[in-house]
Amino acid sequence: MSLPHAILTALLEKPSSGLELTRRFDRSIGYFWSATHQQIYRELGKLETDGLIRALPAEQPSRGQKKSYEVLPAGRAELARWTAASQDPKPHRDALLLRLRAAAVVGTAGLEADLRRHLELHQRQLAEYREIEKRDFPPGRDGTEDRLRHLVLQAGIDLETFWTQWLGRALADVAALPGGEPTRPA
Amino acid sequence: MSLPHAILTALLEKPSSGLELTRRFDRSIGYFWSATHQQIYRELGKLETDGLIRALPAEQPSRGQKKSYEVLPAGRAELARWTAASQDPKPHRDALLLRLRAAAVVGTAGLEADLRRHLELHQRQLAEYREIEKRDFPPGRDGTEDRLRHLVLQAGIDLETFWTQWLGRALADVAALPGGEPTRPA
DNA sequence: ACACCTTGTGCAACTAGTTGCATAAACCGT
DNA sequence: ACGGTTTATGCAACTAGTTGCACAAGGTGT
Repeated sequence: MSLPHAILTALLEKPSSGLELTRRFDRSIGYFWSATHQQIYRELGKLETDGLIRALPAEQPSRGQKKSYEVLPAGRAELARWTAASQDPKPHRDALLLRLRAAAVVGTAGLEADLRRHLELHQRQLAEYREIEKRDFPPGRDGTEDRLRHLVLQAGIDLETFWTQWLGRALADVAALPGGEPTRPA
Repeated sequence: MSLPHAILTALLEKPSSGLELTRRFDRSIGYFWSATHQQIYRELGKLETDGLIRALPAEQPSRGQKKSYEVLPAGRAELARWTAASQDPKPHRDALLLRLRAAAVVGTAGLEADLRRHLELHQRQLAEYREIEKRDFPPGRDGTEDRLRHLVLQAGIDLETFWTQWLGRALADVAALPGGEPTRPA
């Protein structure tokens, strides 16, 4: 139940239309809580009927027109409640680690190329995060909002750093293995 | 679509009943692909009708009786195919990072305790991984199966190490902040 | 003026995962 | 022999997320 709260956060940062939200999810919030535009529109509808947000008055609220939303006091209260509430971490699921474990029984054939591809993806993501850091968090400023947001970005940077290092190691190991044959043939 | 493959991997490592699988998911595969017993039973049924696994013959296949499964050649082939196939990484979702970002707009009140709790959880998990490493991967042996499985465990260790460090830093930062008040009051 | 592309909003159907409960046998104390 | 706990299997309903498509308005080229 976090998507509504992701949207509330984004809207508090800046009132937006569905499409603007979608764009912002793609390059910011979506890094740790992704959502498609369909999800976002659906959720905006729910949040509006629940009285947590409202559409900003627009001239022609017809189809094909931008419709911006802002957070109402009830929405802010709900977000504060949710932020403070204790929550258990959800179990992670990582298909790549699973595949490596599978490869231990059925062989590593064909795996290497995809490991390399993942390595590149993570390298690219890491570079992007570093760009954002340089742009949005120059050495000087450290307001309390900035400090928290920087902390979040730092998590992203550290995670991508981990992945690139781990994938590098995994690739070296896989390359050093006998080959694609199962280690325990049927 | 990874649960069936997680199960196939587990069954190839060792044929098991539904409950045994559930237990093994809880302390091994589940670290990176968790599943409840309901999911597992449902999936075992599907895999059986699809001809990828079969129930090992048992005396009394009635309710309340253990029913073990083993992987058929078709199942092994499917797992090998899946392992080798290129897959895009699924977007992660991390509620804790989202909450931190929310806290930047609605304040950090109440957050600290839960950060501390998460830190402890990750420390405990890290300790458990280190135990497993000591037990299952002593310095000597390094068969190719072992090497791959060790790599997976290493990812777990490194990830938990990251989280404990990051949470430590986050706690320090949050504690140093003015208080629980919103940084940008309504 | 018409065809085409982009922007913006949205519904419907599907898939994967979660939660809550039901059932039955076996084992265990009294 | 009875009642409670553990082991073992499973169904049904729900929630969250994904995929595929539809539709309208506005701009752009011809």
